Amino acid sequence: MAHWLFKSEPDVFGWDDLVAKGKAGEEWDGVRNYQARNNMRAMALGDTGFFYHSRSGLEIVGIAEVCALAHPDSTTDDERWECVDIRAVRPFVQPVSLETIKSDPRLADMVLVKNSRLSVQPVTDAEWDILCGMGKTKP
DNA sequence: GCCAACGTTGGC
DNA sequence: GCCAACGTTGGC
Repeated sequence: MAHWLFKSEPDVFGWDDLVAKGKAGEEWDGVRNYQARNNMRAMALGDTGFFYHSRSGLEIVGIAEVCALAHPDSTTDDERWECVDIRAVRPFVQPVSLETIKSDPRLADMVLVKNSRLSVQPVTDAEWDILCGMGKTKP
């Protein structure tokens, strides 16, 4: 299973909103970036990803999982854009801030650090394990 | 709220 | 196919 990271502004759609959606999850629509779309196309059912609060918060707050494969984005007629559905799995006991991530040399190559503008990004197995440890949450 | 960094668009 | 102009994102 591959690992990912989903970014969202908590003022628009935060972790609590995803939790409120329950098992059905939420269509991760509105992505209008090819790299992010390609990442979603590559996702498998059951793949897990961190849920990160951008703009305000700036921390990983929980783990989500892919519950629907890439399909046309219902918010547009433009057939270029696709998205997956994700649902909340469990929160981080201890949220991990961007500051903490940046200060750890083992995480220096994370896309989050290198390309802060990509909203859906891959996470390596090593990064996944380190961050789950920091979050005091099982992978 | 500002602005740097990045991605996209469109004229040439 | 280059690149200037523009729009958006997200850290600060």
